[in-house]
Amino acid sequence: MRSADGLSTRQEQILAYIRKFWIEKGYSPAIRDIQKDLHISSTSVVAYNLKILEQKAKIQRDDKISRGITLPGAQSNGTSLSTSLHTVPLLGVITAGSPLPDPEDIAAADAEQIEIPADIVDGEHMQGVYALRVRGYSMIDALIDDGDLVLLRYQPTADNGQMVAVRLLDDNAVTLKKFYLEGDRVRLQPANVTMEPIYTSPENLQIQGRVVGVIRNLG
Amino acid sequence: MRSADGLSTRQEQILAYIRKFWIEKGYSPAIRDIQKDLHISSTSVVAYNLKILEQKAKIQRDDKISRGITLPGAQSNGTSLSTSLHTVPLLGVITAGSPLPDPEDIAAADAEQIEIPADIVDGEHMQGVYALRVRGYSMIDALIDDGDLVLLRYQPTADNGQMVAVRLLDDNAVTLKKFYLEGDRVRLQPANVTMEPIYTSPENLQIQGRVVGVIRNLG
DNA sequence: TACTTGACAGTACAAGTGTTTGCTTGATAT
DNA sequence: ATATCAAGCAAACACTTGTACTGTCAAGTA
Repeated sequence: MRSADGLSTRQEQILAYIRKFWIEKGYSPAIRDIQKDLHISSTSVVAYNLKILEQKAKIQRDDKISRGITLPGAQSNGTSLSTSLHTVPLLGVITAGSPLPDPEDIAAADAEQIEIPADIVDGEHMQGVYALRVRGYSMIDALIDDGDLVLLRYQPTADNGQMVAVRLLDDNAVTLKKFYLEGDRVRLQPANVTMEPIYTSPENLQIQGRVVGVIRNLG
Repeated sequence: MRSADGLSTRQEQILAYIRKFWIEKGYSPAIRDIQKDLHISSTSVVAYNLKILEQKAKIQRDDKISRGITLPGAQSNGTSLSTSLHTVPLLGVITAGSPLPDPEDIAAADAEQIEIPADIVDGEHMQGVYALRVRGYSMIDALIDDGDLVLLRYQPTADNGQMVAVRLLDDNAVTLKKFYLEGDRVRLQPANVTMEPIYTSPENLQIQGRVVGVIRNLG
């Protein structure tokens, strides 16, 4: 069984797993992580398929480096004719509403590369830019609709009022909210007057990126 | 020496190094990476300071995991080739009162070309697609903000409720509105409760295209 | 049949990497 | 002076993890 990319089912699985793992944990899986969670009998099978994935430029690896798998991401397009085009990975779905304790959703979405206009993101800061598809209406007042594609850029901290994707460690859930540090707690504010904010401690959350763009298809 | 965060110079160095490493490589440094590059004599010193950094919530670590340091909210990146690309001309700004080039000028050489994600517009219907920069808040309730880029596909007619760019011949002005044919007159409805619709005759207006996408830069 | 080739299994090894233990040093307080 | 503690040092230790090697097996293919 081969996909459109010429990847075997197993390779697709591995690729999806790496992306999922990466979003959940913040670092890449080891070969044995892949092996165990995908119930593959041998590390060599994983290594074998990783090699193929690397040849097909689906992943990048640094030799001998533990957890050194990196996902293809932002890079300016080499086409000279086009002034500027960037590709970023579409890493999954983010619930804008109540955080869904269901990271499976992230893996479920077919990870793919999408292209974005150059002017939506400063070309010098393409590092760590990725996309998520929004589900829910909690950011409706921020003009982000259900089904919109949000572009995020990795950012270790957030300033008050910034719209960020945050992972709540307690719930192991990712959600899209506006960030406000209030004393020793954090308020995660939906942009929807009918919804209540979430309060949590700074230690309980991991900022996964800040929204730098929105793309909507009304086709 | 202590910084405002109560971190020692060495801790600041380590933190900066981790961030830099992460941006450059896409994964976190090992303790020995930090040790060598910062010329620290022992891994235990690094471990000691990492422990403090973790206590102060500057970093997060997963026990026993190689390169398992995460900054609050880490995402990776990499590189890949892009496959498809669509370019559309950015024909100008759409605001009440400003003229807009005819759609025939879409291929005009002097128009600024922008590139759009392949998935925002069906590739088979790229003909006659162009972009306009929105000025003003008349479509705010349709989640289109001032400064957004709207993608339009040329079409000479419209169905009720579609969002279109129309030229009012009387005023020689182009505006972005929702289209409703009501008997023998046309209602052009802004998506903003504070604004009144425009009524005009079908003869007085020329439909310039229909909105098929929205792109917003929040960078 | 005999020879390839892709895909996978099992195992072992070596390198990568986090952790621990014991030992200084210097500053500060008792 | 004596105790205490933060900070650093050095080496060893043990776990983690990438890689290599040897086989198996089914599906082509000359």
